[in-house]
This record gives sequence, structure tokens and C-alpha cells, in this order.
Amino acid sequence: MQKEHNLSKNQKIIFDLIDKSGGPMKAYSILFNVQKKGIKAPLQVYRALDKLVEIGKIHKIESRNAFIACQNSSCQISKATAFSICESCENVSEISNTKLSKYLSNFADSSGMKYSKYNLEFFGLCKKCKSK
Amino acid sequence: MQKEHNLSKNQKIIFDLIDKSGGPMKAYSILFNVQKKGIKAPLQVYRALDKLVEIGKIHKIESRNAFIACQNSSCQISKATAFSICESCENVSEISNTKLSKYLSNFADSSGMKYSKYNLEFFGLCKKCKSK
DNA sequence: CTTATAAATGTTATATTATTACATAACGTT
DNA sequence: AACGTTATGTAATAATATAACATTTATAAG
Repeated sequence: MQKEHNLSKNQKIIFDLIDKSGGPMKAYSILFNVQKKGIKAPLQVYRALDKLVEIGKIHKIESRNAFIACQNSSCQISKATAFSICESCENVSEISNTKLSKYLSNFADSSGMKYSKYNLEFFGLCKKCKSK
Repeated sequence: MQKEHNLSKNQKIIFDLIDKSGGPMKAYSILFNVQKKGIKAPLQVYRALDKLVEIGKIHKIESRNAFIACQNSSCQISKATAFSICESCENVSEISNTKLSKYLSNFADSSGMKYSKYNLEFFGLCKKCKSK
């Protein structure tokens, strides 16, 4: 069961915005959108984003410097993430595929390194963009 | 067989630096290191990096905004990359595991999206850091 | 060899992304 | 209430990356 986190005021404002947007949002675009709510400085945004990432409510799309709400209700925490990214329309969606996540979570190679976390980003053309 | 690319002057200077360093390097650290060779502006560095990434001589570690020489001699091009990153010492190495790359290259889900590229980053503690 | 084209370079300025440092306030426990 | 922890506010600045424009060099075609 996912631990309930009581989001603080800024965290809630920012999570709600990202969640409602339905897609990835960039930090300064978030800032612009929440200025009317009194959040005026980049640091206020980044602090909320850091916390939201930490507790798994959002994920960072590293290749895009953008943040997206977790679309996977069973996502314990952001330790195992996979996304598909359309290189044409920049649509992003979270992949939740049990076989894939099991495969990667159990992955071990000869390096002697213990993996506690991974992030995978697939790129390509989405259905819409392919048919154009 | 990998296509031979004749690197230009700046590309060669920058590739050699990254390659010799043996690890990931950041753009502005590269800039600092090549200023004595006449490369004076960030854009000169980024242009060479872009090209080197494009032809697969280096890869970008997205979560670190850093660039590393391709350690995989058979790497056709940067369409399928996997790295292991130590969260303590920040050591990075490229994973070349045939089973893993086959698994991911053939991955398809129900989204109807065709994946032409992926990047995977594993995080954890390397052998050295684990034993500290 | 020359002309055309593409690729690379040089340079200045600026945009975008993210953090440091410091002060204050709110929350949760005992 | 006193304490420690978490969150907030604010200003300044650091780190990462691109736009715009002028020029030069490499490559290929005639």
C-alpha cells in the first residue's frame, strides 16, 4: 500500500497543475502557471518538484528536463520507471508492463554492482505521428 | 561494420579529451579543458558534442548532463544505450549485454508505438562504494 | 579546376535550467 | 511550551544550452 503523504500547500498546487495537464511540464512553465497562486521563485518550484519526485507522485523525464504525474497507481516510489516518448509530438506516457519491470528490476551483470533504481526512456513515433 | 567518420578538428579535440578521461565529462568542463587548443565558446563544444553523439562516438548520460566515450566497439550508433551509474562516486559504465539489448530492442507494448531508440540508466552503488 | 553545396567554424549575445545562501514560518512530537 | 523537522520566502547567481549571423573549409559534380 502506498504511504499517504500530506502534501504541503506549494506541493499540492504544483502537483495538481502537472496532474491536470496530463503530460510533461517544464519547471519554468510550471512557475509561470502558478505565479497567480503566489509562487514567485524558481526555487519554490524546484523544492516542490524534488519532494514530489522523492515520494513518487511525479517523475522526471530526464531527456526532456520535464516532469510528469505518475500514471501508475501502484507505483510505490520512483525506483523503476519507463517511458515512451514520441520524438515528433513529444507526447510522453509511462509504460507499466509487469514483465519489463520484473526483467529490469532483477537485472544483474558481472560488474558486481547492485542496482536499486533504473530509468528507461524509449523513443519513436506515436501512432498519430507515424500516419502523417 | 561501423562507418568511418573523419572527425573535424574540433570534433577530434573534444572526442580525444573525453575518451582519454575514461569517464563522463560535462560540457563546461570540456570547454575549460580545450581552451588552450583554441576552442573558446560553449557553442563550439556543443556542436562537436551533438555530432559525436549523432555518429555514436559518445553518449549523453541524461541524468547527469554529461558525455562519455562509447565503450562498446560494436556500437553501431547511439540507438540502444544502457549505463550503470554509481550514486556515490558517480562512476559510469556502459552496459553491453546482448540479452538486455535484444530484449529492449524488441520490446513492444500495446500503445501502437514503434520504438526506434532507447536509453536506460541503472543506479546503485558500485563494488567499491558498497564496501565502505 | 571551378563552381556549387554542405559541413564546420568563429563570435556575440541570450535563453533555459537549476542551486546557494540566508532568514522566517508552520508542523508534529513530547 | 520547547524542540526538531519540514516547508516557505527572497535575492542572487551558477550551470546548461541555444539563437542568430558571418565566414571558412571540405566534398562532390560538372
